[in-house]
Amino acid sequence: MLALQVIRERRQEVIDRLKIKHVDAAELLDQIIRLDDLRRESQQQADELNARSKALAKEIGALFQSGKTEEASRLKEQTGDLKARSREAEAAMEQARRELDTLLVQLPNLPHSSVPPGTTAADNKLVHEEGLIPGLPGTALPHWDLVQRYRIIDFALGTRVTGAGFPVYLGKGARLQRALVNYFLDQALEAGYSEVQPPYLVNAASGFGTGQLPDKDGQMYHIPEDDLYLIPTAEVPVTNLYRDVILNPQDLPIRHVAYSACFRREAGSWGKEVRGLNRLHQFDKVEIVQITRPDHSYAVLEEMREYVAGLLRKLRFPFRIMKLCGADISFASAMTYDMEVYAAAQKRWLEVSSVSNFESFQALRMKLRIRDEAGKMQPAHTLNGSALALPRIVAALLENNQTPGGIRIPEVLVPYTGFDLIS
RNA sequence: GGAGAGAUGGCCGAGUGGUCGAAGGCGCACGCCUGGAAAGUGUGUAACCGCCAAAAGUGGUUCAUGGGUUCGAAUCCCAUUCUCUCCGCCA
Repeated sequence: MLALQVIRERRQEVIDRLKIKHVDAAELLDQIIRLDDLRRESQQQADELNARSKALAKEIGALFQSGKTEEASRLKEQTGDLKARSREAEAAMEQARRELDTLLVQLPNLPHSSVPPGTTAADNKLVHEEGLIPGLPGTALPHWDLVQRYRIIDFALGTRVTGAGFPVYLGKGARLQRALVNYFLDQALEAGYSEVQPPYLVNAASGFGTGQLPDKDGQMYHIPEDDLYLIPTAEVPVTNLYRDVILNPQDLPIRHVAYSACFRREAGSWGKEVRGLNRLHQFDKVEIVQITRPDHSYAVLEEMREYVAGLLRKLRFPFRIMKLCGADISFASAMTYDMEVYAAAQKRWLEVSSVSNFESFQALRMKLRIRDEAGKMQPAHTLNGSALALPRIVAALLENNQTPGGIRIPEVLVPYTGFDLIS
């Protein structure tokens, strides 16, 4: 959510910045400002009427207590009209506020001034690339064939039990999952993140706080009976740990890491590019979340990006970092880096992490504030990143490390898997 | 799932119709005291929304949430949510 003050005082700048995200906000902003004017006007009326009612009630009370009942009764007659008018003003104020809120939450976050313009993902800017792309023989197999050959992941079984997009991990495939999760958690712990195990179902207020609701509700699984949502990422429950919280400067930065299963409906995004592990309805992910002072968030974004790059380096992946352009950046984000690894058999770059700074966008939605040294309130900044999402890491790991004798496990993982070869 | 009790400020806790945004305590901040500290002592200590260029000031809202009764509600009534206790069920 954008601050009303920003909308009112820097209307043209907001319009210009949102154009980078291909959103024409001019009309919406005008409606918002008009509703805010209306809200203020109604509030002034209501405040004044309430002040009079309160004064009158006090007077009547005093009269009753001194026994002047008939005088009190006379004053009482005035209250009815006052009350009716105050109710009217309050109702008008409430309605304006509600309408204002529904419009406010439709506005995306402003992209950072360094976000490149662009119309498709092809306009994302390459900011870093490292590692050697392995040359595989012509007999190299994509991961969906490898997992069958070594019987480590079974998509058909998942289809029987649940449906498409819910694979079953078997034997060394299951152990590899567990090893990756533990490795990622341990790495984050070492880097100073504190571990959290969040709920996998969240209420609507949480979905709203991080920006999934109201507009992206079709992407989350919803349980109508209890009005709960399956989390699409641990970002949602972990960031919402701090909903309605006022932090002191010495609490910051807050750094959390959480493993969770993630659930995504992925409505309307199936095609041949999403075979095998490339896109799933349920997958595992380790997520890092930070809450910072506003003036630190971009330094922290770089730090998080470097942390994720370090993981990819240790796992010996060829990878690249893309700075997302206006067309590809998400609704809530001000700046996002995507981390992609090269899957040598598919000959494709696969996104395995997305690291974002939301600035105050989520904090304003969830009333996450900092009371600074001078006692002033300001919204915190929130950031998060995948560190890492498993399925595409597994896909690239299997493809890149295949040999005639089996799939070699990266050295750093061997203490976690307990084996160094899948054969 | 059944029965009962409860929800008050950062925390504990008083408050059953009026002058209560709320006693008292703890915590915290600042001052005094001290060589320094502790103890003692004094003062202060919520958020949100208006008005005002802003500060000061000032009006309003908020005692779980939403409604209701009343001139007036933390206090009475109803609904919802959550917590606790007992019973049932259960990994």
